[in-house]
Amino acid sequence: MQKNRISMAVIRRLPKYHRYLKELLEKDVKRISSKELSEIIGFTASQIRQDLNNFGGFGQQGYGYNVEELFYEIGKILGLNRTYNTVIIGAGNLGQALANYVSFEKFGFALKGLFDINPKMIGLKIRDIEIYDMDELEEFIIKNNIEIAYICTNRESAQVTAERMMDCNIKAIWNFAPVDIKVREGVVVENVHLIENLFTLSYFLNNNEE
Amino acid sequence: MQKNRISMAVIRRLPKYHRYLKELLEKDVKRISSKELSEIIGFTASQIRQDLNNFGGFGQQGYGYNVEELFYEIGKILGLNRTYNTVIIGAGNLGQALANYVSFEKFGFALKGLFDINPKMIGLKIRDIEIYDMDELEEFIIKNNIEIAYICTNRESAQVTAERMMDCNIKAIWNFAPVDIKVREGVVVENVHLIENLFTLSYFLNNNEE
DNA sequence: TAGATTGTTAATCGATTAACAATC
DNA sequence: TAGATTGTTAATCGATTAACAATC
Repeated sequence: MQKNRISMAVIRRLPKYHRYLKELLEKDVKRISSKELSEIIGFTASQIRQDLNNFGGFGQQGYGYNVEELFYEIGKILGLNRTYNTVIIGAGNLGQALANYVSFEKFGFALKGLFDINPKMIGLKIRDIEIYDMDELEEFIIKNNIEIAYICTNRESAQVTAERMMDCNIKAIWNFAPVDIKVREGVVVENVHLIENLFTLSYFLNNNEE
Repeated sequence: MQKNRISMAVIRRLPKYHRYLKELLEKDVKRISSKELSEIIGFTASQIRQDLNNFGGFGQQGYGYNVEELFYEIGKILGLNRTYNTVIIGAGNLGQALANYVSFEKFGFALKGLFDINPKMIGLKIRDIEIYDMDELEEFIIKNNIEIAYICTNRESAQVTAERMMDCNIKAIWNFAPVDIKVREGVVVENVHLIENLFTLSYFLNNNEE
């Protein structure tokens, strides 16, 4: 699909382009130059042009970029032109919070079920989405064609649950447990460690010499 | 305090060292070489030694690093040797989830209050911590010596709330609203955009060649 | 056409890795 | 002492920035 291998740094900037372009679109901005975009997004104009040209020439000399087209193209690169079936493992506070994130749904990530081991939670619903017993996990994943799982369990259960889901050919794991999930070839993972962010903030709070 | 300027890349790896060292400590491991640590953490031994030497020579030739000492030193660098008073703005799903993260408390981030505009929520408590009216924000921050605020509002309210708190000399903002908060000189910010993570995951789910 | 701005190559900068002398 | 492993310098690699010809 794309020429060479795109660097991680570029990929991680794409969602930010996507978000800012969406805002521009909402403000009815029709076109934008790399220089203008640079001023609102905070990357250099040169970097913006380099980033975009990894995926093709979306701009036009003398004109700039069409906001709507660029927004659409970046969405497509990110895989937002289709839908994904997802589940949440662990219906505690964080699991429930994620289940209520309607913006995930809007972008095509359709939550099909939550899973928990706590008998008191099983059968309850969040936004019409049921909480199931962990015993039903494998069957549910296969039956509902689940591609992505958000892991919101404790540290101990995270890897074993991931293994169970990989046995059912889950394709992606979004992990919030405080451990780095190891995945098999062909499976992708994003480990989100909120506390690492908080610690970084704490570092800069204490080392804020300019 | 430290010699030169430490790069962002190094700072962002520190919390990961901290986490893995804590695990080693719990397993009663007394010492570790950069090579051994490399194998469990996934950075090169060379990088580990380079990273650590930004802050001082914590190791010993022929021996390696003392796990307990290194854990303590990295904690100190991250500012975990003292406590911080914090508040949460927005007591919705995410705000409540963060309020229930006991691990933040354990590392010294003491939640003093939540704030919301919804009259139905005001006065309620989460883990003994009260939800206050946004009208009381300024007074509370000053009176309780709040240094860090977690912003869990919607996109529209995030920046204005940040301004109000910066007027009260808040020092750090941990923002979860889908916008990049702009801060004044002397104030630090971490913008956490969960959806950017999900989009990155989606990208790799679709571009997982080889 | 003239002006603007891209796409792309080249230059620079910074971060990672390799190598090895110092030393426990 | 001999072996192991750090701290640190030098080499390499990769990412960002600058420059400019191409072209709308």
